[in-house]
Amino acid sequence: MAAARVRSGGRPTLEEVAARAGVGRGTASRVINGSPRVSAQTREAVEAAVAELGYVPNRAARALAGNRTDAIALVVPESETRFFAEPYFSDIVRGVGAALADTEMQLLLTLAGNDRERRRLAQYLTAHRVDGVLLVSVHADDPLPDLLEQLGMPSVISGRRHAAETLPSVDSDNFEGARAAVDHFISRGRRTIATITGRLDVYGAQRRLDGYRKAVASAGLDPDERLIAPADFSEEGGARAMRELLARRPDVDAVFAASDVMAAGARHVLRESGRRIPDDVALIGFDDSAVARHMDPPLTSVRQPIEEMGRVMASVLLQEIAHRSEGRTEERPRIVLPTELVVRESS
Amino acid sequence: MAAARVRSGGRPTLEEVAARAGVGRGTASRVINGSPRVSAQTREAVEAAVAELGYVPNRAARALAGNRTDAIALVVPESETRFFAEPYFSDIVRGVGAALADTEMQLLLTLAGNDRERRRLAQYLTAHRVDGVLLVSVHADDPLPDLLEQLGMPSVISGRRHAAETLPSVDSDNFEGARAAVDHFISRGRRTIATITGRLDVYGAQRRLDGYRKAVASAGLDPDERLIAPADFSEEGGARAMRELLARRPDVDAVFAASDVMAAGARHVLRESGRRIPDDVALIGFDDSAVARHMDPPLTSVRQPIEEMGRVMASVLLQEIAHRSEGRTEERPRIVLPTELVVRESS
DNA sequence: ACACTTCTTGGGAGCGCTCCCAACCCTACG
DNA sequence: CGTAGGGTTGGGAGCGCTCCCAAGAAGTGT
Repeated sequence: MAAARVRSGGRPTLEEVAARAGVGRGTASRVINGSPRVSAQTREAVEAAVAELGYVPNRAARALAGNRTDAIALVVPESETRFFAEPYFSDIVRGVGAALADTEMQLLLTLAGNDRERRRLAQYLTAHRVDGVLLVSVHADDPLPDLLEQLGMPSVISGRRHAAETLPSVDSDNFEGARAAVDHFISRGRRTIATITGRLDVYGAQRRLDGYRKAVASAGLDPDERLIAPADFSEEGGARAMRELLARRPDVDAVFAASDVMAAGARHVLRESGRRIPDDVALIGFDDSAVARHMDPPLTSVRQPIEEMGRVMASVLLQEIAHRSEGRTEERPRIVLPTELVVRESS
Repeated sequence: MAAARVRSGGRPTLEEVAARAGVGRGTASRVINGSPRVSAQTREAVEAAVAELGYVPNRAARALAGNRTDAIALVVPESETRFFAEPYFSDIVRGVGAALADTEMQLLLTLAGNDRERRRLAQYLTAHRVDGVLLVSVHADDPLPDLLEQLGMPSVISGRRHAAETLPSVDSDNFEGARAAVDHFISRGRRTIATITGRLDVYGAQRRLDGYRKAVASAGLDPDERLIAPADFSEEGGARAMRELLARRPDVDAVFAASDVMAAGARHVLRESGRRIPDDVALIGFDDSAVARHMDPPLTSVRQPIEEMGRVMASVLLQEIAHRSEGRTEERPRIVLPTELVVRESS
């Protein structure tokens, strides 16, 4: 074995596999890449040679000759700290990883929290070091998506930047999630239902508000604008919004917060004001994060299928890449995954 | 610009840069790789051409020609869940990232929690898809380190597998950390000092126990073996060990737990038994994790410089890789970073 | 002025693979 | 029996780069 290794000068090459199988290089390549234009007999011979030699294709050579990299990037415009802190990302990574598990595709995790990293990243992508890009947690004014589109780089975005998103996207059903939350309040007899919104320049936050409005209107409730308090997804913002709400409509009996973290802020203020949850005011959040489960009382929340979003994003991207190289184009799938209301004690 | 791009058929190549600068391909290559054997004048011309053309070297071609990949792997033998849950890993990643920041080196994060992933990983590494490997959180019986050594793959391990670690390693000073904890107890008048150990087949856990023993002996205290309770780094294990300790030596007045999580378990049991912390029993943990800061009372703990460990590991690995390709070898650095006692209310 | 160095430089060879064309085989059909 | 057409096959060309050798330029000592 050692001798053979020395003789062949290291790892076996395609050429060696071909020689061993008694075929030409081209044929061996065809077998390894699963081309159908090979006879069964030849295929077997090559496969045997591959097994005996323990052949593994040289990635660099493949990339160079085939003008691809077999790698995709998951671009996260956050610092390491946030990346590790938010369970959202770990779920996405898990989903993406699952979708890629039996693929040759390699996942590159690229965090770009500061400007320096973002510049490096842009260079990376323009240099075509990956075959495609998964974009998560994109801010509305991020130039990256447009850059990618311009470059013709296959990309998939989680969520959307706006209603007319041009990139293929995978989103959860924010509208229906919000509506379900409000309907749940209504079915339990709540009548003065307020909402605390996220930053409305984030499309998802807008949709949650739309869902709230729709549900309120459908139920024939009073669509009082004073029941809508804008915030910014932060705990402090949630608290502030809740205070406004209480000042404007002290008779509020239910609050739908567009994130669990904001719900936590709201809870704090409600407690301070002497109101009991859910007896006096019912509360629902969004995300179904760890925060929701550990809140006191446990928070009813709208769950997004984040891991599945990761899985779907990856498979959409793989398709995009395949289509692109086949010349096909212009499909731009937009996938919306269902959300689910997880009922706990707060409502 | 667009016309030029079309004419050159895509991204500029080295050849094009060379032509533009009026030099040969070899010379251009030398400039780009920072070889000193180039005249200042030529260097400038090439650098100008690079800037004008926006040249970025093709990684695949480099890898193929140079027989390297410019990538290293951080191998974590854990599932995504644990990887994201433990702040340890995020600190390591941050440190490694910092050390690699102004390098061309790319970091590949490879989680290998289950057997399937481990097999894929082994294949990956044998196929020389990376220039080097960083190993963290290695279990004592993991075959990977030996495999890597056999392959001659540059590697650095965090911690050690045993006293006679053969791989280059970066560890924190577990011995001194433990000793400092116990000395702190002693300086505050504690006399019946117990310890809850981690899994003793983990070298670091063994060293912490050694440090405890040494400190106890140096102080001339009674080295009662009943004051040593083995556990497994888990919260439940810490609780169990604490119960044993209390049963054997109800007069214990200080406990050094070899991890914060075990300290949390111990705290629980101490409370149940009606003992106050630190009044009746003082408590110290290890890791200085978030758990320590948020415990009630805040836990005194031995801090390991984890981010720095990551940084050092990366730079040691880069050196190993450089040495390897220069033919130099056999240095096997073993670096031990100092730990630090962070005193809070529990002691 | 001549023989040597030392410094620079150009470009051939080759890394391992995919793409693709031409050659080959066999079968089917007129 | 000749030929067209389909299925297979071999291997040349070339991807963009690094390595390295040989050759030219410039400088040194005698």
